[in-house]
Amino acid sequence: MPKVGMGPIRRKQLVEAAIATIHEDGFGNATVVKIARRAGVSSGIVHHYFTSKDDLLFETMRSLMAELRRDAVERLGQAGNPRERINAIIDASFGNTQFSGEVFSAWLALYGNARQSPRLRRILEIYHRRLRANLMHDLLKITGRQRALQIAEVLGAMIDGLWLRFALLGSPGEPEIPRALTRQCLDAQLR
Amino acid sequence: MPKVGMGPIRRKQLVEAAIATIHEDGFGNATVVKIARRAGVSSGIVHHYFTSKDDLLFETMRSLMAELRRDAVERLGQAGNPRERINAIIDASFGNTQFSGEVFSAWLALYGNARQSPRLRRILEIYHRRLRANLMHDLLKITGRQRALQIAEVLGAMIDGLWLRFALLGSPGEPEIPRALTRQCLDAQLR
DNA sequence: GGCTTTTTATTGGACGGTTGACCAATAAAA
DNA sequence: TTTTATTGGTCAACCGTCCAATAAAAAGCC
Repeated sequence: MPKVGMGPIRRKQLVEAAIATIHEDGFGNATVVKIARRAGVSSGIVHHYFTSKDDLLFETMRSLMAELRRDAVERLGQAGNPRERINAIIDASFGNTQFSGEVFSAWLALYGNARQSPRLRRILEIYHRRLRANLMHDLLKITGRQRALQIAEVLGAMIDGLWLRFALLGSPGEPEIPRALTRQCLDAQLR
Repeated sequence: MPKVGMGPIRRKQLVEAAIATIHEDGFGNATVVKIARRAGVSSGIVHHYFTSKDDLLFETMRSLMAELRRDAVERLGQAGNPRERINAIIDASFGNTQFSGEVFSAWLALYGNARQSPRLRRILEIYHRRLRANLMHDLLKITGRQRALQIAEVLGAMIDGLWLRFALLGSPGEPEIPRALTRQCLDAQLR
């Protein structure tokens, strides 16, 4: 069965299994054995492709942000004017890839551990910096610098806050609701 | 040394020690021994005043919401008109008792574990219900029902989102910044 | 008010169970 | 034959829980 070049495949399997296990058992109860079993491999494989359990969990969290970024880049590529681009960012933040129970649980686990881990905190810093930079890039074409900075702050908080509420209270399906609320908030700010 | 009626004192000590330990070592690394040592008592005392470690952690989380509520009730008591009352809710959400690293870490730990624990999720449901009810009570005196519902949703998300960003990225001191942003957002909505 | 008895608070260690890390053995592909 | 992938079990460390022992205060008693 062993073939050459299994690294990327196994790593992806394990990251996905980690997300699923965190969702089901919680971050604290996600053991190496459980993750490996869910991925359909032996427990020893984890330390063959990751230096430690912490390393696997770190890569798992990093993959969350990578997926969000992929979605945002794709939507931005199809957008035209600044207003469309801002809507693209909003839509991606509540994108279908981000709106599932497993992703909710994993992001929340990241939030819950970021303060005690510089590596995890770094992931969130990069996420926030990117979101702000993306919003500013287009807001500056619509309004002045001072106003743009303020609106970027408000929009960023709206996105994070709505996302947090959906993630915590677990409305499962409808990403269009927070999207509409965020757009409405943007309209109110630009008036 | 043992005196009668130590229950409430020890419980409070242990809850505070739990918050401090979660802040320093993370939720996953907060062991019974560490918490007890920080509280200055033996490890056995934990199971004398709490039925289990989970029970202590649950009470710890509950105390977070209790303190927030105390602050809000006090500020609301001093407020006059509806607009002042809404400002009181905003101020309490970013109140001084809530704006410390230890409280940040503990709330984030609550977020990170609520999805896998019905009891913890309950705490957050109550928090959200109260916040919405408080906001609606005063918004209905300012605007119509449909509009009030929408603004309550927006304000709630703004509060949670701004709080989350401060908690995660760790600006320590200045609660006046998110307060002003939330008020500005309310102004924009009411225009 | 002294003295004993009961109750309450507290300690620190023992125990069973679990975990992450590690490794020798195996097997398939190169 | 060498390299790479994989297994499954071992092991030391740690954790939550439980418990017997201790000590101090409160209550009962004459």
